[in-house]
This record gives sequence, structure tokens and C-alpha cells, in this order.
Amino acid sequence: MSQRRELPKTYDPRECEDRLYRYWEESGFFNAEVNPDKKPFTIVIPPPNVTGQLHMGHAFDETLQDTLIRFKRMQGYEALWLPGTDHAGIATQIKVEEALRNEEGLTRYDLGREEFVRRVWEWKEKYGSRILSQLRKLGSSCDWRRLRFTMDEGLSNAVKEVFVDLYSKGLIYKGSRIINWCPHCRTALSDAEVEYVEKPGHLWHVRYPIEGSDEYLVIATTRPETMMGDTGIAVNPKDERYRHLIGKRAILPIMNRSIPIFADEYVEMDFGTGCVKVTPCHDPNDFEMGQRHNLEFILVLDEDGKVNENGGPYQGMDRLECRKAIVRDLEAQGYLVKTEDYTHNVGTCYRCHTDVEPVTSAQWFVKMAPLAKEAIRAVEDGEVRFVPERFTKIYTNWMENVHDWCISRQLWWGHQIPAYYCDDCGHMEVSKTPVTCCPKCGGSSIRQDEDVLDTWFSSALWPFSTLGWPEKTPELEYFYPTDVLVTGYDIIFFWVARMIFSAMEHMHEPPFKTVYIHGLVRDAQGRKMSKSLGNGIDPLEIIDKYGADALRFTLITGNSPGNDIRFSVEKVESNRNFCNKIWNASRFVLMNLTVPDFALPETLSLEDKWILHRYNELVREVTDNLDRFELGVAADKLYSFIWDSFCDWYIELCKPRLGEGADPAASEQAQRVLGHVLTGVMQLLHPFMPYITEQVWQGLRGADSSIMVSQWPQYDEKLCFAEECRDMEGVMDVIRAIRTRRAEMNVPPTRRAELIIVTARGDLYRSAEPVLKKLAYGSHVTVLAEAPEDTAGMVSVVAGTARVYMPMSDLVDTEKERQRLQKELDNVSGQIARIDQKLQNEKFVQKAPAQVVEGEKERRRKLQELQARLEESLRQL
RNA sequence: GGAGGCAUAGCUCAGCUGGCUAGAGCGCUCGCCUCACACGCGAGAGGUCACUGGUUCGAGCCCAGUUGUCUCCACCA
Repeated sequence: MSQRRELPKTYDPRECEDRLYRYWEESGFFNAEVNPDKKPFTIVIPPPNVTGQLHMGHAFDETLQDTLIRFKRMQGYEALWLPGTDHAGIATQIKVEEALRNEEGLTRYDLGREEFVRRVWEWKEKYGSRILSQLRKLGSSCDWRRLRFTMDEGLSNAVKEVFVDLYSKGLIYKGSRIINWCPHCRTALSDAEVEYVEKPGHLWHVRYPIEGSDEYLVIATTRPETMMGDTGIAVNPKDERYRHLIGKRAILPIMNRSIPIFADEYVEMDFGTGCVKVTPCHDPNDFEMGQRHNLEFILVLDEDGKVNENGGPYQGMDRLECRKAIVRDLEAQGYLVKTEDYTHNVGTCYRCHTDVEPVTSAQWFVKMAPLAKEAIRAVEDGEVRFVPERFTKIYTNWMENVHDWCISRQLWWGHQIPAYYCDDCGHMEVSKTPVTCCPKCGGSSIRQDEDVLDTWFSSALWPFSTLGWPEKTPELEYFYPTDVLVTGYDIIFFWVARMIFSAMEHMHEPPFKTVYIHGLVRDAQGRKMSKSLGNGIDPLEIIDKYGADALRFTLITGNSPGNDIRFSVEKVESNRNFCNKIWNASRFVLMNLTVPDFALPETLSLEDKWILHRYNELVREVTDNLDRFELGVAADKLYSFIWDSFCDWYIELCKPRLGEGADPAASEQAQRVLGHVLTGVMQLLHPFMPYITEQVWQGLRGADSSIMVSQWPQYDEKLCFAEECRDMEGVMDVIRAIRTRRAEMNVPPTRRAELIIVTARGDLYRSAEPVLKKLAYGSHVTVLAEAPEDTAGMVSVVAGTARVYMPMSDLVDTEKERQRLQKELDNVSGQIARIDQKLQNEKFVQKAPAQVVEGEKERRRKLQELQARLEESLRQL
């Protein structure tokens, strides 16, 4: 026992976190097995980038998941949190290329594909576990034995399986279409990977002479550099100004090429000049017009964003350089009519933020319309539910308007597309296994498609590929579909939507029942945390300084689903303080501990019943809140229960019964209730703050015990003491009122007051005497049914059903006292008047629930009692 | 152009299916090193719940509109 008294005054997370984590992991507490006797509960982690480092966004995401999984595990589910990492095609490739350039001055082309990919794997082996150990620091209770990687063998099989299947169904096709090209990453991107940014630009008005006439057209363009690819001019068919020109031809300036003028509904008459230059290879709308009107398709940019051989004099120029040159030439040759400032949206690459170039290119696509149908239905029918609900609309809206998904990437790091081309006959074969012999001509000169798949193609399969699909594994059978997916709103389109349609297509069942969407972590000023701003806060530094529990609690509280959170160190500090509060409360309990267990005693005091009642309610509420994904609300309730109810009141209320000289029976009784409530509340808090709760648990139950394998507390009807609870609140009101009076009168804390309590509930206050003495600084308590005859020189205070007299003649200022009482009386009278107004309203009495009406009446009775006492006090002054 | 979020105390935010005198943290004021904790204890000050109208016995919450602000989607060259 002596070592218990030596517990330090402040909680030191550094001392225990790693040790406890190791203990949990080694004990296998994170492991989940196929277990027909239990119900499964599954979460798959949103796989962080394999080369990434833990940032606040991860910390937030993982904390939510860990809280849910620990809760369900304690509730008795076979809870699997399946971890893994994503190969993150572009991001990782860029990183390795950077390192290669910086360290060796080489490009990936210098190494060649095979060697480069080998280097990336090397990099992955070296840095891929960094993020995993960082996840551990947070306390994440993943089943690490089941760690998966999007490019490991099983997942690669799943990718091939899906590709071949979709291809055979005609849902994957290769075609020449307009795609977004990032000249820096040198790859195609999907629509989702383009971020539009408003940028200042110009609207150049350019004169196009009409062939065989003196007339000319003026065209407004923001992108003169693609002019060399113009193959037509479009006007609106209803536009009177240009009707006579339809069917004629114009001369493309500088290139001196003849291009047709045609009519198309797409053209807005009132924008610019009402004429559009059509560049089918470099604009999605022009592409469509090009197809409708059978225009020529001329590509003028190469994969670096430089002008190609079709660009005449500008060949070899970078696109921006070319823009300047063309504007200069147009002006010099008299074609430029005017230049306007114009801000417009420019597409940029979500990885490197380079302006993307719409270009026509042969790529692989997933045909979305048929897949989207089921994906929308599953959500609309409630098979997948979004929390908060509003994201449902964002999802369906996107799904309903989604374009085909460009899945090929001109990268080297990723799943190489399982399509094979025969050099001899040109046949293409899509196959799960490598093709070495052409099935058509028997030729053996076979090349695999050079491109790799979009990273998100493999992540889309994550909920089932990680469980072994396409194999029919017992894990897949048992743990699928998963229960909750936790992720930020920023990747609903990238990932969530694609998982849903993939699962519907391949599993014929949704990938998860609930999608819990959270917001972004912002800095204290509300700005996005970013590398370029340098305002990111490293979660690992926070953990090191304040502990993982304080960080976790900060990320959970004061926040509701779907909303962004502002992170500030001050919040972490206050939660660190909360940890310390918990620590000291348990230190107090341990210091006074003599009983061997916390079985509840037969007899319970008023305050025991009060705290047990409140605790019991807390169990129910926290459980309900967690079931409804209201983690922030649950955490808030735990905070105030522990700090306010348990520490500030109950522990203080217990003190008269504990310590030296106390009655052993009463002490034992108090200890049992203290221990019972403390252990229970540690369990409720454990999903949020795993470390300190385990530490306290082991202090109370022994180091060979773990809170992780304890059972989630249950609501217990036997602990429902509503009436005693109300009585106790009454006593507390009295205590508060006395404290307030003392503070108002500047009574020094050392001065004990005599208390004369006048009340009809004499038994109640006599039984509460020790508590009143302790908390209300009474050195003696007298309970009377009627006011003492001589109250001169006494201050009185009214609270609930009691009036308290304190003989402190030297401190009383009668006039001030009168004012104070009058003010209180006015307040009470006002409240009664408001209630009367309600009760006199027939409609209220008629229509409001009986419970509410009865409540108002009850409140009125109490207020009236208070009023009477106040009036009496005033008379006695 | 379309959709959505947010607007509650000085600051940051909770407030579940409408129901007592709207809460917390931080900050602020006053008093306390009270034998678990000064990372603490006690007592306070501080709010026309953005605005207007409506529904209701009753609105911070529901409906319509207005203003401000942020975000997403679309992409009129």
C-alpha cells in the first residue's frame, strides 16, 4: 500500500503510454478472429499514404475510429479495425523522384522503369512503417497482424480481377477522349483530381478574316496558345449578327489556315463577341463540337505542356511562353483588337498544383452510368447511411452527374494495366495472368500496356480486398460488410463513392453500413493546416508534450460530425489538465483504499445514491450518444461528470467519512461507492482516453488486469434513486447558497459559521450534517422547523425548501441585506408570474404534454415556497 | 450558374426527436497554496441565440425570406 501513497502529483503520460501500448499489443487485445459466438464489428482504416507522415488530419480520423472500435470491443463485439497503407501512385512517385534528383541528380528515365520501381519499393520498405509506428503512438487499436498494402499480392489480384471483370462487361474501355493532363506529373488525371482555382487572366479579342471577303469576325479567347489547334468557329444559330457567315470559312491568323464557320446551340450569344474558336483537342466542349460537326482534331501540345510539331513557328515553346509570343505576334500583325482583364477558373493538379491541360488522349475509362445507378440506389434505400445526413445529397448529386472515370496514369508506380498488345497482329488481350502468346495470331511479340491504374482504383476495393476477396475467405464471410467508414468530406468523391459502386458491382452488397464524415482540422485562426503555410501542428510533438489522451480528447470534444475543427494548443492544455484531474481523483481514492473490491454496500448515504444515480444516467446517455455517433457530446458529458459531479462534489462529500478517525463502516461504504463509480467512469472514458483509463484501472484492479477486456457498463435499474437525487440537489443548493453569501460578505474561509437551518425536512438536513459542516463551513448545524425567535444580527439565505441563518452580526449590513433579499424576491416573483401566464393559457394546459404541465406546476410550488421564505426574511430584518 | 455549411458569452464551440432560468473550455473579476490536484478550489461578471416574417400552447432548434461568411459542384470561349 505504501507505494500507492507515493504516486506523483501530476500524471505523466510519457511514463506509461508506450509501455501500455506494448502490453496491449503483446496481449493480443487488438486482434479479432472469426468467431461465430460473437457479432462482428468492422472498420477498415482509410489507408494513409505509405510514405506519409502523421498529420493532424490523420490524428483526427484515427481517433474517431479508435474510439468507436474500442467502444464496440468493450460492448462485446468481435471488433476488427483493419489497418493498411496506400501506395499513393503520384504522391509516392513524386517523392522518390525528388529524392533521386536531390541525392543523385538523376531522373526516373535515367534509371529506367524496372530499376525505378525497384527503388520505390526500397523507399517503401524504408519509410512505409514510419506512419504505422506513428499510428501506434496515438493508441490506435488496430489488428496489426492483418496489415495490408494496396500493392501487396492479394490486393493486386483483386485489382486485376476487377479490371478484367469490368472490361469483359464493357464497363472498362479504352478510348481517345478529352482528359486532364498534368504536364508536371506527366500523367492523365481524373476529373476528381482537378482543383479549380480562380486566377486573373485576360480575354484577348482577335480578328479572324472571312475567306474571300473584307469582313472579319472577332473572337474572344483566354487561351490563344492553343490557336494552332483551331479547326472551326462556332456561332449561335439564332444570332442575327453572324447568320450570313454560317457555312463560310475564316482564315486562322498566323497559321493562315482556312477553317469553317458553323452554328451550334452551345455558343452563348451574350458572352464575349458571341463567336467561339473551336479547338477540339484542347477543350472538352470544343471536343464535343468537333465530333458533332466533324471537325479536324489537331493536337498542339506535348506531354510536357510544350508546343509540338503542329504548332508551326511556336514549336518547342512552353505553353505560357507560347501564349506571350502569340499575343505579341497577333498584335504585330494587326489581329489583336483589344485585351481585357478577366478572372477565370483554371484547373490545377491536386498533387502539384500545376495548371492542368485538357488534351485529347488515348486512355482507359470506367463507364460510370450503369455503376452509378446501383450506387445511388443503395444510398437512397438506406443501405448506406451518411452521418451527418446532409452528405447524402452531395454524394447522390455527384453520382448522378458523374462522367466516365479516367483510370490510366502515365506513371511507373502502381498497378500496371493488365492489357496486352500483340505487335504482330495488333490484337489486344485483357487478362489476369500475363499473356505471352497472342490468342489471335499466336505471335509471341507481346507488350503489356505501359500505364498504371489510378491509385483510387485499388482503394475503391479496400473494404473487401483487404478481407481476402476475390478468395472466399472466412474473414470476408464474417467481417464483411464493414460497419462504419470514417473519413473526411474532402474524399467523398475520390474514395467513398468509388467504394460504394465497386462493392455494389462486385459484392452485390454495400461496403459499409454507415459513413461517418468528419471535417478538416484547421489552425487556431481557422486556416487549413498546410505545408506551404507552415501552420501545421505535429501531432507527435503534441503527444510528446501533453500525451495522446489529451490530444485525442481535444480532437473529439467541441466538435460535431461533418464540421471542421479549430485546433489550438490551449485546448490541449485544458485536456491535459483534465487528465491530471482524473489522475488526482484516482490518487485520492487509492490513498484511502482499504477495501478489497468495489461491490456496492447494502446501505447507501444520500450522496452515495445521488452519485450512483447520476452515474447510472451517464452510462445510458454515453452509450446512446456513442451509438448515434455523437462522440463530442458523449465526451463532454464524461468531462463534466468526472470534474463537476465526481471530483468537485462527490469526493468532497465523501471526505467526512474517510481518513483518520472516521467510522470504519462508513469509510468502507464510501470507498466502495467511490471505487465503483471511478472504475465505471474509466470504462466509459476508455474509448476516448485509452492510456490514463488503463493506468487508473490497473491502479484499482491490479497490474495484471486490463480495462480493454472489461465489459462496457450497463444501465442498472437498481441504481435509480430519483427521489434521493432530488433531495441531494436540494442540499447542494443550500451549500451553494451559503458559499455565495459568504463570498458576497467576504467571510474568510477560516471562519466557521454556525448554521441554523429552518425546514420542514428536518431529517434530511440532520442526515446531511457532516456534509454541510464540511462544504458549507458550518462548525455546527441546528435544524429547526420554525425560524428562531431572535434573528437580529443573523444573515439568512434561502435555497429550495430551506432557509439558513448564519449568526454573523459583525458582518451584516442591514440595508445591503434588504436590497439583496428584495432583488432575489423580485426575481422569484417574476418567475412565478411567467409560469402563471403559461398555466392560465388554456391552450397550453390543453395541448402541452401532461408531463410538461405538471412540471410547471411543481416548479411553481417550489418558487412559492421560496417566495414565502424570502418575504419572511425581509420582515425579520 | 447550382448545392450546402456556418452565424449562440470577449475568443473557440456544444446544444440530441421543439419544453424549466440557453451550456462548456479558454479569457476576465473577486477570494483562497482547504490534509487528491495551483495542470487546483470557491464565488462571480458576461448572451435581444445574425435579421424579418410564419407555424406552434411553446422556437436557438421547424418553415419562408434577407444579410454576412465559408465550402463544394458546374466550367461562358
